[in-house]
Amino acid sequence: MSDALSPRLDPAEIEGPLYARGREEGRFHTPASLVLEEGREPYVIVIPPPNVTAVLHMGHGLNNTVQDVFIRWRRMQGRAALWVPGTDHAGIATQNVVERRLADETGETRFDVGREAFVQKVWEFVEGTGGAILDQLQAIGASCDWERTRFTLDPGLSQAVREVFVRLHERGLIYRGEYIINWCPRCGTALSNEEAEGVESDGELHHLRYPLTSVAAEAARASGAETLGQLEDGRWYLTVSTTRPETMLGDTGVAVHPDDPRYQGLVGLEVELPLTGRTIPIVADDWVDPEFGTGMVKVTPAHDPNDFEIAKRTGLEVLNILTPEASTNEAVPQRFRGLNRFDARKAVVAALREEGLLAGSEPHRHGVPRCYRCDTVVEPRLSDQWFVKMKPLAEPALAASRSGEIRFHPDRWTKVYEEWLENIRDWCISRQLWWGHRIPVWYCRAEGCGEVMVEREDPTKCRACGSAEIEQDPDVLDTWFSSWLWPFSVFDWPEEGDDLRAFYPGHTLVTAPEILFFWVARMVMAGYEFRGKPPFRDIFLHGTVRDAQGRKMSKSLGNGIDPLEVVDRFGADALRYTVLSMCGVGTDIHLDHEDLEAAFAPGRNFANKVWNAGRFTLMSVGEDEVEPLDAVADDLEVADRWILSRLGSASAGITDSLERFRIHDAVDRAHHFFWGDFADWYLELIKSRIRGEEGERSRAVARAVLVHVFDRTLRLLHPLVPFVTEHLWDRIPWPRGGERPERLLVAPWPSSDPERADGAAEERIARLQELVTTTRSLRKEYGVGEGAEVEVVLKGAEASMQEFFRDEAPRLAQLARIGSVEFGETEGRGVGATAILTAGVELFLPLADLVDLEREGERLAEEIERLEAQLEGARRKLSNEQFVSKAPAEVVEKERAKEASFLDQRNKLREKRSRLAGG
RNA sequence: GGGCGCUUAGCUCAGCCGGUUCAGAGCGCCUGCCUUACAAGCAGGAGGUCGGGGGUUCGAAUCCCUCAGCGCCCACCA
Repeated sequence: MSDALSPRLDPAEIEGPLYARGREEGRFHTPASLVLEEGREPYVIVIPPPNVTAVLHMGHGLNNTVQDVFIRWRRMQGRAALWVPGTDHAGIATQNVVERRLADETGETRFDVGREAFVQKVWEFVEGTGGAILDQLQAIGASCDWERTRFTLDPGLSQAVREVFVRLHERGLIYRGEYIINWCPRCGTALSNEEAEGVESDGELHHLRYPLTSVAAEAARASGAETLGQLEDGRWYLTVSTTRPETMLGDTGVAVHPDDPRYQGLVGLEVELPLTGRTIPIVADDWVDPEFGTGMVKVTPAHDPNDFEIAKRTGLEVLNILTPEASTNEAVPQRFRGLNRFDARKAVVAALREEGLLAGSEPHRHGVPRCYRCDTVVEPRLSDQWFVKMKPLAEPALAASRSGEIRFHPDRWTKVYEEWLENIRDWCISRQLWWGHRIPVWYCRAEGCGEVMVEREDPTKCRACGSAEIEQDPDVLDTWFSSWLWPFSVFDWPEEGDDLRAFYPGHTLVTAPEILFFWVARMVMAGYEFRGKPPFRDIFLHGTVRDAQGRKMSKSLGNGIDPLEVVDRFGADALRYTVLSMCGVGTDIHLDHEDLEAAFAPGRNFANKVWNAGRFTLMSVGEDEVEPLDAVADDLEVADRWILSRLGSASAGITDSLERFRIHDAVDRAHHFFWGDFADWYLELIKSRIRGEEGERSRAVARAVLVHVFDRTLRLLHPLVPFVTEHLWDRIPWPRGGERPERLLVAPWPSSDPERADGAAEERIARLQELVTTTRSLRKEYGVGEGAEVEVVLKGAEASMQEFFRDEAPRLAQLARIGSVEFGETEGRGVGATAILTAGVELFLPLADLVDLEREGERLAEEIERLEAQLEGARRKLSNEQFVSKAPAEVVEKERAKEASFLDQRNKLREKRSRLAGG
């Protein structure tokens, strides 16, 4: 120890250099040889790759801190712990950002710039800002293997994407076709079902009247369809309802349920579609719910998925009425053409009203799908797209969770995952974007050929006709089509190299439930499909970081917290500790963005406490040689045996919590052991020994135990607060003869050490603690100054306890300023304060000048009352026949012991009190 | 329409496969301390009929039912 440590931890001073050192020394790098040659057991986490253009926010802070905890812990356990970092090209999101910038800077659109130049611009942008978030992760201590940083558009990963596309196509699981997809008119692309988020909104449900043709009306009346109405001009009509009235311009039919008795006669007849001059047929289809509304539904095959299915079954025409920008096209009557969908809606409603064909409108709350990237209302649209057939992929993924091959933490997500897989729908993977993996499909344009080629390598000519007139599909793939391969594409799959052999399958996935379907489930599917194994065994889903009001943190609300600012002001350890301590099982984390001090002070205080315990340890130990624990084993004192015992259970408890993904539990146990047992008690207990007041040997033993325990404590705390622990650990003197681990980062994780468990020592220290706290409490009660020594008389202490307390006299003096402890009668020692300890020992504090007899009497009375209530409770139980006969014997036994103890304590206090009153 | 989560101290949350003098932690509050590790601290305290109601049980914060409030997810009811 050369440099003196200041009383306050300055994180800024230590964190950067320590991180840099770890990185320079290659501590975060894990080569495959560690597994393949040295036979170390791997432990692998792949990072949920953040959007390449993202900046670090608190959600990342939490997510990556948790991952780092697991990685550091496993690394210390000797595993070949590998954390693969990287970023996602995030197709739509990134393209949007660049498009916006382009608009701001030059007013151009991507079409003005052209595809190639635009993509080039995105690359430039991504290279400029890209990966900034990864640098930011270093500030919170993320010990990723930076040599393995990947990007989902890297050549290697593109290779994987292409291989997967081709393989799935070969298996018949990729197909192209015209279906209704979710279309974002702003982004100009198709979306998957998952990318269209239903947002509850207030809308209107409109009821429209469709007149029957005269032929139909005739037949209808004959069949007695009583829900028909009659217009003023005598025409009969039926009523349909919709929340999107503009789509009626694209209606090609009206459907009823085949078994609906009301409409049996209508099927096959026609109605006049208002505003269009077209007539459309009435068809029967099972999908229609006779209970809903009139039991008749308008059918717009090109703009509604159900209607599309009906049309396929019934042979209705499909009429697209919208442009890609969601404006009405030339398929609609002249006067409605060229309107955006919302204007078209108004116009149609107005026109219908005018013609008396609007039966009414009413407020209607329903889910409106919106683009998850730009929030624009998504339009269901008939479109030619590429899809992945998901059922066959879903089956192994489903079996995996059912068999326990993959496990969710918390477990309740299992059901959510399984239900999604059970109802899985095909995945629309083509996007009409420019930024992403180009679809590896080429079309031959040669006259009369029409060959479609799905290729691993870019072809130069048509495989069928040899023509060079081939064209690649202009679309790119959904971002998630590369993300789902992440757990093996980062290891160079499809190449079967060492990395893949060493590190696949991985172990733990740490992410937020929001992307359970987008990403987690799909990774599992890809894992089975392409590797035959799941990508990880355990899926830890943590909560969302929210503000004090429980709102999600977002840019638009301005309620975010910048982790870098937190690191700056409080330190990375403080940030980590704070979020980890709040990382309850599946609960969200609330942080007040307006009061960072309040939010992060607990973390800062904890790190500072560690710092100061370290200072004390270093100062206590000094420069002299320290003996190894084994060398002092025969001379351990009770406090030593106690703290070693506690250390053992803390190690076991923390390990268990981590294994069970109970992060906050681990933090809690670490906190309790370090702050409560070690700092509050052990350090205080050994102060007199450290000062040499109890002989050289006692000092040597205390120093040895102190160094040992502090070393292990730092190891236990390291995954949580890596910086302060490492800084201190570097300065701990090492016991003579022991081999010092190279770094705390790789120091072996403490075992539970059952041999150190010492019930007797724990019992004794518990007694000592009770004596100390009770004495302190009485002193405080009667205003005995903290400087003043006090005498204590113990009545009824058994011989061994007397001996113990005599031995511990220096400790008692240190902890409660107890000047002397006497044993024996408390009679005749004048006025004082009394308490009964758990073991039935009477504690008497002679305080002649200070104790007010009346007050003492009241205090005792209260105590007696409390004990009587407890006694009463115990007796009530014990006198209950049922309890005694049905409760387990040990529980009854415990209750009896409690009763006896309460009774004993109560009696002693009573006696004391009556004497007090009498004397 | 289904499914899930939450409701415990003034605030944020633990505890919840029933039984440790089970009601806990941090923050806040009150009292006393700048005691040579730490005032970002130490010591002592106040504060909750565990959302309401019902049930199961010898025994319920913990299990079941129900109601209320808050939040989330899924779903093609036009």
